[in-house]
Amino acid sequence: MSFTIATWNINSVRLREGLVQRLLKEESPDILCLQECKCPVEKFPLDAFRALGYGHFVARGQKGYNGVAILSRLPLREVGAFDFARLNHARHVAAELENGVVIHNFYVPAGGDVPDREVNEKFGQKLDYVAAMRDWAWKERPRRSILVGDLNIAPREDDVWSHKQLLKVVSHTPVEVEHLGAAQEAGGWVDITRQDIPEGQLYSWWSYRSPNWDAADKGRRLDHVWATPDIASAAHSSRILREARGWEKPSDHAPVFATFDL
DNA sequence: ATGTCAGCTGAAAGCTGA
Repeated sequence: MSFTIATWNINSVRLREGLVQRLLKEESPDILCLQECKCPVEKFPLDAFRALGYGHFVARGQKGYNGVAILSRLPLREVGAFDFARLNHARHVAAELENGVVIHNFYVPAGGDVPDREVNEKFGQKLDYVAAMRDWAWKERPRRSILVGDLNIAPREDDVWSHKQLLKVVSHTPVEVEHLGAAQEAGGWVDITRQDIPEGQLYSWWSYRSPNWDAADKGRRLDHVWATPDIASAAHSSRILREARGWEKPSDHAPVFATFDL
């Protein structure tokens, strides 16, 4: 079988229900993983998505902040949710497809403004969260698994508009990149987007504060699709739907896609 | 430091988080 998975930080699923519908209609991924839904699960606007054929749903939500969900046209079975770093935040949910592939949907903490855990507790929580991802992967040794989400770290020099200018900006600091690399290595995770698009600048997020985001193009690749080595070679056709950043009342993130033939 | 969004509170405009 073949299926396409997409990941998108939606920045309020209730406010952007229409944009999600548009993505489902125009791109029809089999599975859509959302982050920053910003609502409790019982307030998630499911009806329109069901009507478009997305009848399967797992989620974790909370009022106002965070929140992750997996919408799917393929049957799913929830296989749990982590509370890494014991933040009591809705930042992860996992589901298994009928073929045994497990999908992990993550929303890693943004980490605040100052990249120093001594003065900024949020930065410490971010590092602790990613360290917990590493420890889990090391212990669990995941197989036939896909990990997607807003990891809030742009690891490579060509994942940001200016490596030099972002070295001290949260999302691209060496200590964050190191932590993410350790988590990736611990699970043997293959960066599918970069497997498919190895060269060149690649971004999935452009700040709302940049007035002319498209022309200025000061982006970062914060959203990722990873897979375990046993299924990584089945992946292809990765892409970032940059045009969605230009839709009416957009999210500041663009959806990232990959297709797996399994 | 700036810039722009979204949600919450408590009933408007200010705060927090991104």
